[in-house]
Amino acid sequence: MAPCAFPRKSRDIPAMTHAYRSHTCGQLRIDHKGQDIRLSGWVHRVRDHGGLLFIDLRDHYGLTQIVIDPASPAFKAAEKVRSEWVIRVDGKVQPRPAGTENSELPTGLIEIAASEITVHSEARELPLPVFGDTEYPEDIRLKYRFLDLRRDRIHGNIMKRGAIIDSLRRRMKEQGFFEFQTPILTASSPEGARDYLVPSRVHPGKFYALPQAPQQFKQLLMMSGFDRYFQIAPCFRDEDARADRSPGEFYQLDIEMSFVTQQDVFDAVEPVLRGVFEEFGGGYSVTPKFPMIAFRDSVRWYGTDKPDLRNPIKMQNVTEHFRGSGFKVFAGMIAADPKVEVWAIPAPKGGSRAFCDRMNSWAQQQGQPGLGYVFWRDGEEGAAGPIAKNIGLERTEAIKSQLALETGDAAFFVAGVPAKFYKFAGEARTKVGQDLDIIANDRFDFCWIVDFPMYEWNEDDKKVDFSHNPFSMPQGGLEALESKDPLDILAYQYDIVCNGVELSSGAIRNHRPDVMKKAFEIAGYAEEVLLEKFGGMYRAFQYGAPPHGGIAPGVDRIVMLLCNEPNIREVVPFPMNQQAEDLLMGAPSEATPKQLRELHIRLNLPE
RNA sequence: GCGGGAGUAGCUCAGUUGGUUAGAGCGUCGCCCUGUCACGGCGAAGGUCGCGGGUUCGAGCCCCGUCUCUCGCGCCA
Repeated sequence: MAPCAFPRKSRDIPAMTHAYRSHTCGQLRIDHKGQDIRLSGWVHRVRDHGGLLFIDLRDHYGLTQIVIDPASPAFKAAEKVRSEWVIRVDGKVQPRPAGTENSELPTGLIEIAASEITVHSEARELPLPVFGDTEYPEDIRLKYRFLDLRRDRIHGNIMKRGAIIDSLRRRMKEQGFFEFQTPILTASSPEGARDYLVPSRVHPGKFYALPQAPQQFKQLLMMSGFDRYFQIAPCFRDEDARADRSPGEFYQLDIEMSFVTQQDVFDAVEPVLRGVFEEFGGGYSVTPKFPMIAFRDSVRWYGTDKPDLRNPIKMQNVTEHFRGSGFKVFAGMIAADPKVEVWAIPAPKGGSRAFCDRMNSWAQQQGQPGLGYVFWRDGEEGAAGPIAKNIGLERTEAIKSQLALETGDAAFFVAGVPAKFYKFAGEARTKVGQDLDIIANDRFDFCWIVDFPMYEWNEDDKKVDFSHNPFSMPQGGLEALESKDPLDILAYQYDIVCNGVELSSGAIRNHRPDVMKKAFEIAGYAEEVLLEKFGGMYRAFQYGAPPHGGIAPGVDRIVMLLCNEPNIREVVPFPMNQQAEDLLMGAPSEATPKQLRELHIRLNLPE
């Protein structure tokens, strides 16, 4: 695990006469010996020796050991305290007796000899111990989030989150970006995700929507003549959760720039992300110059548009080696359909029957017919495995040479129409990498995925759809839209990916009303739709729109990566559960009849 | 909406092929303990085995249904 604990600097609280504390629990050192001090905090742990009693007192800043002698007037109170009570301790700083120092604690050379203990507040028996690092069920953690957040790891994560956001802001401002606020109550927009709606009291039957992203506002700011926009922007989408996706709401580092090419956006964003990952990445190496990978290549090489480049495996097309070969299954498929390809997944050091068989049965568990393979082992001429026998030495040698493999290695094969199998091939690539333990886990490997297709074929509706953002500028502009097959048109649309996590999507926007009209027409939308759905922005395009583009990296995912947490709830202070409920606040909740009346809403609940 | 996993004490978990009174650690409560930092020792309380039904002489365990949590798919431009 990457280091997550976030260092907390103690504040100076000078006066012993302060009602609660003269110092924090992370502050006192050997230099303070002999001083009379006052601390307030939570009882982290009590060790009662009968004749001598220790209390670990904890606050945001750290832990200090309190020692109470039976002769002390504080002893009676100390015997009563329990975990997570909040107390105030008056006492004297003293060096710990020789041999009892605790080198794991910054305050471990000293302790406080208590003279008085005052209880600020007691705690009931805990549903969730703060002490220790056991895993607890999500629902209890969320219901008692205030206890959960006292625990060291998540407390550190939340502090680190704040520091990362500070750093992002600072780096953006250094590059001449200016932070704006955009409306939270706005209009519904058919941008893809389901909207959260807010009923209007003043306008019966009408609704605001919470923004899925400030997309149109940031573009409007560019058309309003502001040059470089950013915002740590809350975004709302009513879609189901995943481990790396909060239900309901999340934050983006939303960015937009005027008079820029795609490369200008990359040049602006790359140093911000690299800087933040170097600053908070716990010494992991960060890609010095983010490579650009075309969407099409990413799918061919990695089986996904969000490749984890820490995995060195790159797939290759080996169709020709199987065409007309003795391995009839593949040869037959290739002969029957010109779209069929065979892809190879090289598996360095995977050359054993045990490993290859394990991969094969894994593939079957995934609902695949199996996973063909050949492997090369010591003291054996040519390759081993059933396929090798069928296609013969010459072809296996050609495959070995193309994939640059050696004795002791293996190659797995997936065959079919790539559009149908690439996803599985990507999973197999990941599985091979994981099982062979060749994924570098001490790096942040970034890349840009570029040249996304502008349109895709919607098989259900038998029509052409926008494949990503309808506001993206098609490569080749109006001419491409008018002359090319829509499915061949690429867009100035890009993603940034780190360690297999999609951090962000972005695009150079379409700022030309004529091009936009045509682009929507191809997707089957008349100009009226454009006017109705995107009226404000479409109007703005008519009055002098600068070429512009941007991107919006997901803040929560950046923090997840930097805290090395697999679940987004570990880096969000008050997350909702998978069902989009806030178990602490009890949201969502029913509205009163009065509220509903004011909003002109009558419920029509499911049976 | 669909599929996988889980649900036993306040918390983390064990519980054999279906067989006596369902166990352990932590926590709680009581007693003992002057150098601990996962303190230690002795004792006690604490259970609708998620819920409902079924099979059986007998169910924590088997079957059916259902609820909750979680992971994934769909969904998320």
